Amino acid sequence: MNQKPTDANQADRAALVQARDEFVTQWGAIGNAWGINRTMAQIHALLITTPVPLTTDEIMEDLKISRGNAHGNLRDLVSWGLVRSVVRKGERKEYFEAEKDVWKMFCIISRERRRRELRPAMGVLQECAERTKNLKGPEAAAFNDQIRALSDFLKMADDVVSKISASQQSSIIPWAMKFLK
Amino acid sequence: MNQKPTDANQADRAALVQARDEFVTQWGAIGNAWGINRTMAQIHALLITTPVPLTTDEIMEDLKISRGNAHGNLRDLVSWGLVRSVVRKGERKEYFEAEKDVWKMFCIISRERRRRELRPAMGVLQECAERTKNLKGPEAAAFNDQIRALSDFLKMADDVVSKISASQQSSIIPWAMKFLK
DNA sequence: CTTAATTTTCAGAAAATACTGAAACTACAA
DNA sequence: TTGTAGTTTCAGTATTTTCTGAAAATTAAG
Repeated sequence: MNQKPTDANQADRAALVQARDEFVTQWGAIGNAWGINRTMAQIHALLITTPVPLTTDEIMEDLKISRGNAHGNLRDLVSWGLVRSVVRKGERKEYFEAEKDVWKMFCIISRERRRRELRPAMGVLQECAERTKNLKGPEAAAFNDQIRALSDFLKMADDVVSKISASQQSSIIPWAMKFLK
Repeated sequence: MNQKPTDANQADRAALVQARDEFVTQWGAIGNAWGINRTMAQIHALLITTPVPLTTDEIMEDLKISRGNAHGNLRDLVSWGLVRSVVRKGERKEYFEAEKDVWKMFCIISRERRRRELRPAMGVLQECAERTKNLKGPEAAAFNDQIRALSDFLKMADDVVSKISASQQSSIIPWAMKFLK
């Protein structure tokens, strides 16, 4: 007479698979809108919602993508630090698992984006400010001021994000919120 | 005998044009790395470092781009609220000028990105959490927890950015920094 | 209404990006 | 050494995004 619960469990398992699929698809679309490779976002979504590490082949099958595609995007995720490869003893296959802690994810992503995107931008501004700081005339002064304002802003943003990520406890943010009216 | 200063001024003007050009080019590349259309970033860079409003034709000439390209990207910038079109009385041509205040730029960009990128993502998570909240089994529970954690995080981020942008004085940030160690 | 200036649209071209699939490579075990 | 399971690379292809240029639409003025 345990037919009912079993049925329910199977129905639930099917519903879960479907929900995960939906999440993976939607997250891919969102990642895309955020300027992130769709497949990379999908693999990430899959890994953060799967209880066990997966192999390249499992990911290929689940997302219906080629080996090269899966491989490359997994490498990128690893290089971001969002995914680790794990090797089980006695097995030759490589498994992949994602960092699931949301706060840690935030720290990783902000550190990497600072390094890959903010820093280069700051460098460009620095260079432009340098090149124009001794030029005469009001236009040159205005240009220099504008560049400097941008530069200062990015520097501050970099600093803020850096400090937030560095503060180990995610609880700092909710706390700081009180001060922001 | 005012030859010297004039020469110097002309040299400076040339250097300024060159510096602005460099800035526009580099900013285009950076925007591109950030997932922003290169031309759009270039037009924006040009407008925030030019003392007077420019016409579509001037932008086309400066950046060596087609009318359609200039037009479309200007419309996009206007729809973001980063650029305004101004009409001079007696003239039929449309001029464009950018918001130059860095703090206001930040507010505009974060408001728009929240609206265009954060909200949709939050909607997807909401939906996924809803669909799985009543499913039985540890896997379903784990999935639901993970989605919920993501959802809560985005909600908080949305809130933080919203409050920061709302606080009119940019001075709040430097002040708040003190508390972040 | 007609003309001329200006803006908008859009089909097709070009460029950039992402993906596939198969071959080459690597590492381990027999 | 040879065979095998698995990983990596990459040339060619497909897809998506961006851009051009010219025609169509709009607007203001005569």
